[in-house]
Amino acid sequence: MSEIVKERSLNFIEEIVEGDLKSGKHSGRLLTRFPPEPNGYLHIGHAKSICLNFGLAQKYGGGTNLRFDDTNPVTEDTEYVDSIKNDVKWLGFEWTHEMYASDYFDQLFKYAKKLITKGLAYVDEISAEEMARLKGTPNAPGQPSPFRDRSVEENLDIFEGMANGDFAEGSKVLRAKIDMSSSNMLMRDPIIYRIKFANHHRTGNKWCIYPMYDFAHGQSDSIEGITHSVCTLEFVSHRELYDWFLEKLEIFPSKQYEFARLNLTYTIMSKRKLLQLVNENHVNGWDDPRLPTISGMRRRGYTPKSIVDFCDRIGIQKRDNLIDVSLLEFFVREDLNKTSTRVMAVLDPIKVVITNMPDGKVEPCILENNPEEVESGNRIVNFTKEIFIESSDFMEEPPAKYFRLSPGKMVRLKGAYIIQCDEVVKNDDGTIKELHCTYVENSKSGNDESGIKVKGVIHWVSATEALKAEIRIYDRLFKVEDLSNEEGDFKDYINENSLQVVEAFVEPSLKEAKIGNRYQFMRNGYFVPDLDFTSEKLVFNKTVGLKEGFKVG
RNA sequence: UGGCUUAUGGUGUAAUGGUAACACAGCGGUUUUUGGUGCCGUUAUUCCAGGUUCGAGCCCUGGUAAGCCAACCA
Repeated sequence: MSEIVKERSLNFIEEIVEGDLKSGKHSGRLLTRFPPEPNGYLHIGHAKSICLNFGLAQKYGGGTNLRFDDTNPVTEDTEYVDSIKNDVKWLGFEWTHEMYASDYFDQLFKYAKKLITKGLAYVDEISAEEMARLKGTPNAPGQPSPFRDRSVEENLDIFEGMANGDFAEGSKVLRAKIDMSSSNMLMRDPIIYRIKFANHHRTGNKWCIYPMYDFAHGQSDSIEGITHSVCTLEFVSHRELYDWFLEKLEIFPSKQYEFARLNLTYTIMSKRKLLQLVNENHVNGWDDPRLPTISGMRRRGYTPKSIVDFCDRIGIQKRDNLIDVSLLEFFVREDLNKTSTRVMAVLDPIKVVITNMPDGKVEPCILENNPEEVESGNRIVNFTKEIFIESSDFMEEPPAKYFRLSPGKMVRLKGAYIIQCDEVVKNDDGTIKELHCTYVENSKSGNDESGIKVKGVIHWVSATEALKAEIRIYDRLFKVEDLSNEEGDFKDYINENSLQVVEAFVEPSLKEAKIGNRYQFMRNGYFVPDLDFTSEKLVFNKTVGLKEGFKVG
């Protein structure tokens, strides 16, 4: 009896690819590309695109180029190039070729002249305002510029002059000559080259004219022989132009397909807005763990696997979507539950004194490193007369079904003994100073002869052996689920309590923690050493909490 | 007063003319020396109106709603 494995259904792009492969288009060749502009850091939305493009190539035996869409020198920088390469690699993907749109500036310049020669492009020199006015609106057709019918020779001559730096920035542009009354605004003689006296991160000062996106992207695809050029939905109306250029230029006909970008609840995915948060110090840099950037998520403790699994699950579609961040959290918990080392840490301590334990006595206890993975072994944690427990694990007047510690009641200390609370010692102001408890000597974990059954098990650390650590706890960056529904400035909705820093006590083994290690602080959540971690100053980030079954209050 | 794109539980994704399913979230139970994990169960879905068909979430027509398009950004 063979097991029936239900084949996962194809998304619409996979269907197109399979169709093309089946029909022998491009002789069965498949080449995709991931084309970031190096003007910001990658975010989880880019991860969706990366997984799609690289995933297609992996699945169907093709390749994927990493191509930097660097046609606007004023916003682009090598810092971004480096971060992007690092993030793609960290996610686990390898590109076929590393390319830059700027590698094609010479070719693109020739293409522009070819268009001019064919009478399909002209130099315009009306003002930007005038050009906008003549463009019309989606409801009204545009009007031709007075410069629309210059001769080929004159256009060629002035365009060369533009490239030579003969004209001021903004004084002239090269436009494609298409149709000023098209219902597609992009076909109303789009600008294809503009003058910018700016230093480019790769070509330096070689050029003072730069192609626009529409005159670079499709041609770059074509030059590289990209078979399937996948982009997001806002480019749907660009497709007509994309096809027009490749057809008029008579070059390899790459095809563009569009899918919906990812939106996540309680955050933003716009590079422009992310840049604003970084520049205006609402967060601490592009890798702030509260940000949905790949570098932020990495610092926060997300694993590549959790991100890839998430992207796989959300699918590829053409409708706008807003995905609940809890789905992302599910995948990171799923991964971390299987792989993270269990340790004990007390984030909000109360002291407990074990009154029937001799001063200075140290009782080694054996704790499992990871119950989900037996081979991970055990470690020793010392139990001492004075310990800390979580303040939420004690209540003087407990509600019903409270399984933790309260006056006269017993709990199990994880991996150690059962204790009973005998006395609550208070400060002058009425707050709790410490708890006096007795431990049941024959109740040690693994060797329990007490016969006592307790419902609650709590974590603890030795007050004499525990280490201090700084713990950074993150909450959602924005107060509202769907920013697109809100009026006004998105920054009005920032959650000002999204970062909480607490001083905690952690078990001594954490002194040896290394960046990249992942821990479960038992009954608390998943934590990782922050980039600021040193063995002198322990700093941990909370990745995500455990699911909570019982909530007090 | 245009063009393009899209509409399936709370969220996301399937079902490719033949019993509307899966995951997350929620709720309940069970196991458990993590109120975690695991396991079991459960609530809830085809935008509207017509039409074609033995049969429509799927095809057709007409509505409605949402998103995108008037940057020398990508």
